[in-house]
Amino acid sequence: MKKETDVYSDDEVKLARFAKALSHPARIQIMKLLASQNSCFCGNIAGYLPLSQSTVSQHLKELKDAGLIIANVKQPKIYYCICKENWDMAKKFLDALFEKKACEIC
Amino acid sequence: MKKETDVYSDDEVKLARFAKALSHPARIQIMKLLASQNSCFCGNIAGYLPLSQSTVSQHLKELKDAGLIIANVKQPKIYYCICKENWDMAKKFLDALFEKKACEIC
DNA sequence: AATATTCATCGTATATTTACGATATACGTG
DNA sequence: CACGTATATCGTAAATATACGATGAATATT
Repeated sequence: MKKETDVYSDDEVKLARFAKALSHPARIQIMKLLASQNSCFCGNIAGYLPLSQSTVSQHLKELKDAGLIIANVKQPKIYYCICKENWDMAKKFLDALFEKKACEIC
Repeated sequence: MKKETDVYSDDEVKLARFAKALSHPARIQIMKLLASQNSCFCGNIAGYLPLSQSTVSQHLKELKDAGLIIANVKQPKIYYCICKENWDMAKKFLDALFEKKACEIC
C-alpha cells in the first residue's frame, strides 16, 4: 500500500491527526478541562471522567503524541497543558478548511 | 459500560463525531474537493484519491453518517455536497473549543 | 528502609476502522 | 431486453482503538 506521504499533503495528514486526537468525547473533555484552568491543570483528570486512571493515561498519551498537549514533570506530579504552538496550528488548518464555502445548491 | 449520553454532553459527543469524520486524510481531501467546487461535486471522487471506488464509497458514507455531507440522487449519478447546517455547527463547536486559552505557563 | 503517591505501561479482550475485490442495485441507452 | 454506468454493499483480512486491572517506576514522606 502507498505510504500516506506519497499521496496526501503534509498539512492534510497533520490536520487528520489533530482531528483524530479530538475524535473521542473523553479527549474533548480533557482538552476543555486543560483549557479551563488558568494555570496548568495537574493530575487527577481521571476524577473528572468516567474512566479508569489507566484509560485516562492512554488518552493523555494520544493527545501528547498528536502534539496537542505537553507533559510537564514536577515530581511526583505531572502537569499537562495545551501546546499553544500546535493548538494554534490546528486552529489555523481547521479555519482554512472551514473557510471554504459549502455548496449552496443542495 | 456506561452509555456516552450518561457521561458526555451532547455537544461533546457531536464534536467528537465531527472530528472523527475528519480524522482521516482521505476524508479531509474529500471535504476539500467538495468545498472547492462551486457547484455540487459529482461522482468520480475516487479518481482524485489513491483509493478504490468501494473504499471511497465507505469514506463518503462515514462523512454522510456524521452529517457533514448530503447525497443528492440525480440518476444515474449521485451528487455529494457539504451539509451547510452541520458544517456550520462543527465550525461553531470547534471555534468554541479553540477560543479557550492555552496555558501560558508551560 | 518502608510506605504512599502519582503516573505510565503491560497484558488482554473486544470493537471499530481501513482497505480491497466481488457482487448487487438502479437506471439509462442502444 | 441486454448492456454500460454509477454507486452501494458484502465478505474478509489486517490494523488500530478502547477499556480495564495489574504491575512497574520514580519520588516524597514517615
